[in-house]
Amino acid sequence: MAAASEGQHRAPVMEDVARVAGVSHQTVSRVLNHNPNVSDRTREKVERAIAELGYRRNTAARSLVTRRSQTIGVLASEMSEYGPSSTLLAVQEAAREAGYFVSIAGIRDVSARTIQEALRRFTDQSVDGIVVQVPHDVIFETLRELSLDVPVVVIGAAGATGLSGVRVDQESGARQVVAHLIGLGHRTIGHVSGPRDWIDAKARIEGWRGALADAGLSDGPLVEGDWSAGGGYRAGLELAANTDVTAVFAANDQMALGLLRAFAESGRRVPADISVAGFDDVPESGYYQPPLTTVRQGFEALGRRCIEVLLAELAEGSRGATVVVRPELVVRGTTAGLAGG
Amino acid sequence: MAAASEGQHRAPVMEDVARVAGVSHQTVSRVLNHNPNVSDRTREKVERAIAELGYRRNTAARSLVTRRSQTIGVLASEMSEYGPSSTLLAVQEAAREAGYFVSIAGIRDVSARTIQEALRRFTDQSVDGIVVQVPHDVIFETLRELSLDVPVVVIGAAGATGLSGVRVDQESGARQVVAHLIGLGHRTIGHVSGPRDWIDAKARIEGWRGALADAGLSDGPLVEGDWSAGGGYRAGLELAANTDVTAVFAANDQMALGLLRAFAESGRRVPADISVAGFDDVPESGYYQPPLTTVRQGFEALGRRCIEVLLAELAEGSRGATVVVRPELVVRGTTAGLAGG
DNA sequence: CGACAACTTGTTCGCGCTAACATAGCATTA
DNA sequence: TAATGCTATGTTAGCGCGAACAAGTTGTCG
Repeated sequence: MAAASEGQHRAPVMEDVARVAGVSHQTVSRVLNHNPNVSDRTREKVERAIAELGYRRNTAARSLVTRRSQTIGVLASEMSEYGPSSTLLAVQEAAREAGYFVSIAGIRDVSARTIQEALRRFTDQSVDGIVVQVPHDVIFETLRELSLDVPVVVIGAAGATGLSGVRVDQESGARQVVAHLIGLGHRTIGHVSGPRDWIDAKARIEGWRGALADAGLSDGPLVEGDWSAGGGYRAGLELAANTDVTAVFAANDQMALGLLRAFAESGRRVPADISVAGFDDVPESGYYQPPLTTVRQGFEALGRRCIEVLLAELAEGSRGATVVVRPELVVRGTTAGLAGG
Repeated sequence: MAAASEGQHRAPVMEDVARVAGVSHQTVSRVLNHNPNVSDRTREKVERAIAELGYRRNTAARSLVTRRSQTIGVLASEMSEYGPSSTLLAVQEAAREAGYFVSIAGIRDVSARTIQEALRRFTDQSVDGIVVQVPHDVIFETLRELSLDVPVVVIGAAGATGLSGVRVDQESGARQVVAHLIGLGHRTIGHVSGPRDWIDAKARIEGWRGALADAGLSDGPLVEGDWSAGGGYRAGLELAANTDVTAVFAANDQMALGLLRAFAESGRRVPADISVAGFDDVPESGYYQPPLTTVRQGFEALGRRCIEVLLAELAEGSRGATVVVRPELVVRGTTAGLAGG
């Protein structure tokens, strides 16, 4: 009854449980590990003793002997951005539900050195598996030359590393937006991309190009942004000067917000004069002025699938699985046919 | 040279290093633990052997005997919001720099049960210290009745728990905004608050009330929002109907965004007819239309101070420290004196 | 009834490391 | 010179657990 071990300072160990239950410590271990060869009577006695003492198994001792830490390492850059942090939330939650601890390493500047450092800490910690969410070019070779001896799942860079991965089909998302714009009658569709060393930035450029090519249209102007609203604003001022451009696809919502402001200041009405579309569907985008047409990525689904893949590798030793989540176009108020026809 | 242990499958252990260096494994341990009683010659030999074998100390064995895990547990709700995730980034970075692993538990729904579950996992993991970032009322009693036996630092709820804490002075931030609005000549200043069970929401309400009282003004209308742009929008429609209100302080930037849209739709010009201020200074807020006047919280500083406090407790056993970070008013385009005087 | 299998439980060992103690070597002092 | 202290190193034990093996118990079948 009540929390035992009140006065004493040593947490109960397996041997203490064994004594109370009148069995050997190994039997306690068997109960804890759900070994089938324990009689119901014994199991109950042990469980009662565990409850009575408030016993909790020592993780360090357990991992020393099993050589597994019940820990998954998560390496992330941009962990305070909306998309990545949403995915992280799901990853971490799914891992915890599966009984794993989650060790996190968020890196601010992405380089081979910082990535390696973080991964080495994970091996020091002898994590059972690793999730990598670093949507930069540099991740490819860095991971390839590292050859970790635990399962690794890469978010956002599936396939190319030879490792397992999950990703949102960015190109498909971009194609959907651009096709939508083309369907509205736009013929010169600009793009404000993310920095070229980002994997997602490149995929969205490809999608934009692909959709235009499919429709027999030539590329509109491409301005490289920096994912920020400020970058979008500057790109917008530049694009506003070019009156041929009647639609702009921004590679994320923040840049789209910047575009909206730039166009407002330049006297180009959205969507009457020019259409704008974003990417990500951040929660605020429905309240931009006008509400933003954008692409919803399944961040939540992505994170959960990521852990599913990792758990499968942990359990079965399967490797190289690739999961692709399809994003969804969300049409709101920033896209329309041209006012004057 | 190069990475040794190529063909063999067992990672080198201390004994292997000892053999190569021609010393006992204990001497290797002493070198690793910077014990001063090791001669320079021996130290060098050992370090060479460590480098040659690529030896890395086994964390599990180490924590089994030291009873410390070199791990800090971080419990967070809202880990995908801008502010909390920025703080988390800093917390995690500072902890890692201090040589700690960071175990994260992000909870989606905040309740005594989920908090306790997460904290129990931390004790299972025998973390050396805990950081709690759960800005809800429920955290107070939950922590009080739990009495963990490791240092705990609470973010955003300093003082009240008897535990150490760091926080941004929310009330001061709110007072600064409201004083700014009063200075511009506003006399009826409304507030769109966060949900009442959030600590920050209450503090900002207090600040708003306090600044009004100091100026001899009575409270303007108070509408409870939900932190979201949609909530701000709905509150804005309600407030727009009341033409006495010439300024509104929103408890965060997302709600301010919603206000902006609601006022635009209601034909109330910002800032000519009505001023709007937010709180947080999210990166996009400078590109809202108009750019948002808001309060910048030192999320980064907060996170780093949090770990400083925790490390101090770990080192010296000091307890109950409270650090308060002062926020800063950022005046942009949504606040002004009234057009008509 | 005896031999054998299947189930249940106990005993021993070692995972890799640090703490505590033991020991050897050397310098210092009365 | 012997006693004393200090430094550098080695030896041993044990942290708490699970794997491997040993042993006891029950049931089954010829």
